[in-house]
Formats: sequence, C-alpha cells, structure tokens
Amino acid sequence: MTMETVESQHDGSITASLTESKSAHMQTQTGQNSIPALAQVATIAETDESAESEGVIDSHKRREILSRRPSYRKILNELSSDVPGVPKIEEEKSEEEGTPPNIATMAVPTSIYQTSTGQYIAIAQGGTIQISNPGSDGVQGLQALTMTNSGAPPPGATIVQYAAQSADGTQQFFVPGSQVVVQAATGDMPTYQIRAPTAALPQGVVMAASPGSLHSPQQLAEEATRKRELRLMKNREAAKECRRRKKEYVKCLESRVAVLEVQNKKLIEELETLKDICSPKTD
DNA sequence: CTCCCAATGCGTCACGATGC
DNA sequence: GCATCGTGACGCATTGGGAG
Repeated sequence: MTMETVESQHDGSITASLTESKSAHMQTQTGQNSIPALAQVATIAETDESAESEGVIDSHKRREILSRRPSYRKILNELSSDVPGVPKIEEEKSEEEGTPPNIATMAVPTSIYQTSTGQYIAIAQGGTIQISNPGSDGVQGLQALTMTNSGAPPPGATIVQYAAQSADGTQQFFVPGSQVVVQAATGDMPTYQIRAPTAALPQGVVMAASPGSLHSPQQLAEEATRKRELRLMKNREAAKECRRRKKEYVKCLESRVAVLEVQNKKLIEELETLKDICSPKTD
C-alpha cells in the first residue's frame, strides 16, 4: 500500500494527505485505505506540537483558525481546466429552490409539502394528492392521485407508501384526517407518514404551512419549526452532495497523482538517457 | 461467537462566502 | 443586512475484518 501524500496547492488552498482527523478522538490512522483523505486543514497537523504544549484546543477556537477553501466544484473545475482528462463537476441547476413552476398548475391545493427527496406533495380538497418531482426534468411531472382511504387505517401514525414509477402507475395513499405528510424514510422507495400536526416530527420531516396568515404564538412556533425542518432538510441534502463532490474530488486528485508519477518516471528516465549520451564513460 | 478497532456514512451545527 | 449555500467539524451508528 502506498502512503501517498498529495499536496496540490491552489492559492495555497488545497492539501490532501492521509492525515485526516476523523473525529475528536484523534485516533491515529496510519496506512489506511488507498484513498488519501483530504487533510482537514493544515493547522490540524500542527497539533502534534501545539497540542502538547497548550493542551486541547476546543473546537470553537479551532474553527476560528480554520482557513476556508474554495468549494470542491471550483477546485475540480480548475483542475479540469489544467488537465484535459479531469472530468468537470456539472453545475447544478437550482431546481430545488422555491416551488417548482408545475406546482402552480395544480388545482388549488390546500397544503403543499416537500419531502427531503425534493418531491412536492400537494393535498387538494376532495382528497386528491399530487406529487411533483422537481428533479425529473418534467418528464414525470405531476402525478394526480385520488385517495382511496381503503378501509380503516391503523390508529396513530399511518404509513403511506407509494411505489414510485410502478408499472401500472398505481400509488396508494392512506390519508386520514391529519394535516401533515411526513417522510419517514429515504431510499429507493420513499415512505411517508401522515401525522397529527401536534405530533413530534421525526428527523428529516418537513411540513409546509398551509396558505394563510400566521399570527398566534402557536402558529409562529409551528412556522419556526417548519423553517427549522426545512433548513435541516436542505442542509442534509447539501451535506450529501458535498460529500459526493469531495469523494469525486479525491478520486480526481488520485488520478492526477498517478499521471504525474508516470510523467515523473519518464522524465527521470529521459534525464538518465541524456546523461549517458552527454557524458559517456571512458573506461 | 464475541469483542475490538478502523473505516465509512449520515445528520447536525457553526461559520465563512456569496448573492440580493 | 439578510438569506442561502458550501463545507469543516463533531458525534453517532453501522459494517467489516481480525483476534481471542
């Protein structure tokens, strides 16, 4: 296993090596995987000495020390401009921002909800549920469903499942008299829960406010909760995307290291050849 | 089989960067 | 100035492999 240390300085901003500090445990990680994790910051490496002399630096102080770096997308795109073989990270269309335009075409929904997967669920009066997939470039568009309320749903939280893109297009929802549609799980087949508005929201849940004014303290609290859940959901997605970019960026750096190593080897060989030519031995 | 450890991924918080 | 985004840091859970 190679212990590669990659230092690609763009304005002194990038340093990738195997010295990632996974957590505050600061467990020594020597010679791990072939993926050279990004060094969190150069200052982390300084803790070898400073930590002994000054003790543990609390996280807040450490954060102040941290120097910010450009986003991975920027860095990788810079690399790609330097090296033709390096793929670019596509600029994302800001499709998740705001309500997608196709929502506006819905038939007067009483409530609009957004799931953590970016889908929009609108419940109209009369029991019609409409699902919008903003990321599906309009192919799927809105999916109008009529609630079936088949039989008596189990008491308490009702699991709502729909099989996205099922063959026959049948997607069943159970919606009792509740007002909140929540997503209970992520994955290939999202699971939604309908809960009473007063129920504690699970993680990853977003409830959108129904149209109307919010004035009472309870409504303000609900609005604050809704905003928080929305922010958490967005940040959750952003973190996922950031990690994906980071992995892509590290892969890019690894491939670049490989290319440069080959080039370096060739240059060394070429140098040796030229040396032999210019200064032949006279034995 | 159980325990331990390292690796990995995820959610969240904090905060700088950026756009308005 | 504020809202939003991107990302480092942290804590936690899960997983896989090795040792006993």
